[in-house]
Amino acid sequence: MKSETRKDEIINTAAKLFKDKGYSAVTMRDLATAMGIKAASLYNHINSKQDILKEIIIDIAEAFTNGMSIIIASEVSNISKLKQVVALHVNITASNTNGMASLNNDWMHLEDQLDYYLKLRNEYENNFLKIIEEGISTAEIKQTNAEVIMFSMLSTLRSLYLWIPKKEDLNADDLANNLSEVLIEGINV
Amino acid sequence: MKSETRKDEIINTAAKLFKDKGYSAVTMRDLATAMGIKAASLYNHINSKQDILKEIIIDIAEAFTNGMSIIIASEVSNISKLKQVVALHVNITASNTNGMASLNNDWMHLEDQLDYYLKLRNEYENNFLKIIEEGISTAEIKQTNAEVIMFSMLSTLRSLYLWIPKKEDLNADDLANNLSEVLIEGINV
DNA sequence: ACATTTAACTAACACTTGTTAGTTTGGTGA
DNA sequence: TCACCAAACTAACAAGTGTTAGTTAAATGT
Repeated sequence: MKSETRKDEIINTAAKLFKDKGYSAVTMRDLATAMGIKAASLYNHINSKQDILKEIIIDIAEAFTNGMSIIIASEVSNISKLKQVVALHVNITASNTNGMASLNNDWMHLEDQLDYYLKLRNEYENNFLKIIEEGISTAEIKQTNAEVIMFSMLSTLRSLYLWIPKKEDLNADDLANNLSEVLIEGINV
Repeated sequence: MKSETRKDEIINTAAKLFKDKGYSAVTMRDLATAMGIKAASLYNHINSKQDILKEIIIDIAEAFTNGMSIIIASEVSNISKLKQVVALHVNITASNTNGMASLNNDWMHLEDQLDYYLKLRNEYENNFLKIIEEGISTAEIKQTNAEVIMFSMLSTLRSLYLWIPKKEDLNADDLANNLSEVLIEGINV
């Protein structure tokens, strides 16, 4: 149970500010004020503004990649896999709503790590699509455009960061079940 | 068929740039370069950077408000109303993808018009929710959490701006029908 | 008691930001 | 031909940007 380092505090505070105004509109002086220190002092803990963004986004992106590879490998129905994907999004988002805002809205401001991020995202979406396509071919899922289904599900799941903080009495399992019902049982045969 | 004014060209070019990098990350010099002129020349046509954002967003927001009030007033089933809402989003988004990006991602950078925008958005969401709740009470829609349904639908519809440009051979009616099927027939009893 | 570490500070830098003022250019209607 | 006008230009501004250098003060480990 290692306690939060000063660097972590800065990154978490930054994520909160980035959520409200976006990466570009938050200055190092804004961040310093929110921390109660001067801008120059931030550099005792972090290398650059860019580096903060990288740390916020890449950690989460890798969590999605890892979660997806476990789901892909599991020997269950494709509908079950989709439910696991929903739960994966709910859990990651619930544990880091602010960071999810940056991942969704500020990924294009990654510089060195942009290609890596896009690679992870593409692989994730390909795996997601493959689950749906297999579900269609095994008649678990209605014969509809697989891309439309993925687009619809992913849009909802990517917006969770806006919605979860409003439900202060959140039960992650309940939400995941509720969402799965709305998102999946509709496509169920 | 009034032709596009220079001001319109600037606003449309700005919307394109805002879509890629966000309002805050686009400078007046970026915009000028994209127009092939110098930054100071922009001010012969527009009042301020802020004003460009306002013109992009408020126009679209009012189009949604107007569309919704027509739907609300129509004497059809609630399911039909939801289908009309889907079509409304598809049509507005297809006719102004770039502007929709600003509306979704940069509304918080509105200054004078922020309150007005939020008022329109709240009214819109209240009307949306009311359709769903009435659909549930008349047993047109499954007995589920109305907010979860709205959240899911609205998330998908708000993400259309990312998706529509990728389908170059887009037929708006087909997409609206496809989406309605995925989004609505799932909730249908 | 002393060396080390952590985390803050002040001061300054080179550059970028949105915007204004005043001027020039090329075309259009009288 | 001449006045007009839209639309570009150059030059400059004050404020704000991320970041570096060098210093100080308090806590910690030996």
